[in-house]
Amino acid sequence: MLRENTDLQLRRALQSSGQRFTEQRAAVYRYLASTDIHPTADEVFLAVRSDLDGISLATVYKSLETLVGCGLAVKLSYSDSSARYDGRMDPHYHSRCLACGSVTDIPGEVAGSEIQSLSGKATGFQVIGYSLELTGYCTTCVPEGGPGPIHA
Amino acid sequence: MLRENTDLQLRRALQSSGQRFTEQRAAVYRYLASTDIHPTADEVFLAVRSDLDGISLATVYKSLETLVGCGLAVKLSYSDSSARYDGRMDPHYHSRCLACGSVTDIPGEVAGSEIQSLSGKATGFQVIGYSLELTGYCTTCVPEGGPGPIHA
DNA sequence: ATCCTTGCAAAGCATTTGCAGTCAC
DNA sequence: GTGACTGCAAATGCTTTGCAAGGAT
Repeated sequence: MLRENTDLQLRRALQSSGQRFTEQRAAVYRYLASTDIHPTADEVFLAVRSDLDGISLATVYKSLETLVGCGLAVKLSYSDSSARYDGRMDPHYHSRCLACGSVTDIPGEVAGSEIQSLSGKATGFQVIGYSLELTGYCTTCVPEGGPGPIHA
Repeated sequence: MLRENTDLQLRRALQSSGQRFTEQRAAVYRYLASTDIHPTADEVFLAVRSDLDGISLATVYKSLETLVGCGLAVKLSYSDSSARYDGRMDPHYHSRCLACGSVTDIPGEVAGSEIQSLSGKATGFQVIGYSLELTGYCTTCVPEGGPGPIHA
């Protein structure tokens, strides 16, 4: 996406929630919208520092949280290590490598009927959204001599 | 499940991975297998302390990690706060409340065809498992005057 | 001019680790 | 008896926060 477009999109999202457009937030969002590596806060910090060399890690954290609050990004949390952020808002799922922890996109949507059927069983629960994720081994981590040990 | 059964199950699982059966691990597993509140490590610690008043939080963490390693428990991680543990190994999904953070079980399984279709799109990725979770508001947290703000 | 945002450093919190004593095997 | 496990306390690492200076509206 063109830089002007992401900036405009950000400006609108911030305005509608009464927040201000800043270079720091723009740089963070620009990077997040341009990559599909689902970076950690620290990775965003390192990447963004080449544009804005004065930016601090704390500001990156704050900016990421702002983006999540605006609906421009999604925060992904896993057992191991730190949170990852996803700035791609088109419908897709994730596959996560159990060996290296990398997260990869899978385009597509699960049939709504599945979700509805599940929602029906969640008595009294007001469903807002759902998430689906595959776990396994990515192309570079897949064990050579066949599948490794399978943990349920 | 009867206490003798959970203990035996734990003993076998530990033995087959070359680890020892201890009162601490037994108490943690007994509690985890008996509840469906998906407790945090701290909640497990508080609950188990009534049986074994000398147990330390560090030991609870170590025991939980051991159980996960044996396949007797699953660790659930979310953006907010601390990890939760699930000791129920029958097929089910989770619904998580965006307001209070509680995690509730939903029995059932998603049609395998859905997962297979998704797996097919994850080129080169070796799928081991998957997880599906609903997010929304639980019965006690559901907003009075209709749905609250929906965040994608 | 107002008050939101930044950057810095310090604090916070969940989780992990080193180590000596203890216990399961 | 041996090696694994516990409990304690300190350490680690990610994330958040308080505050004064700076910047967007």
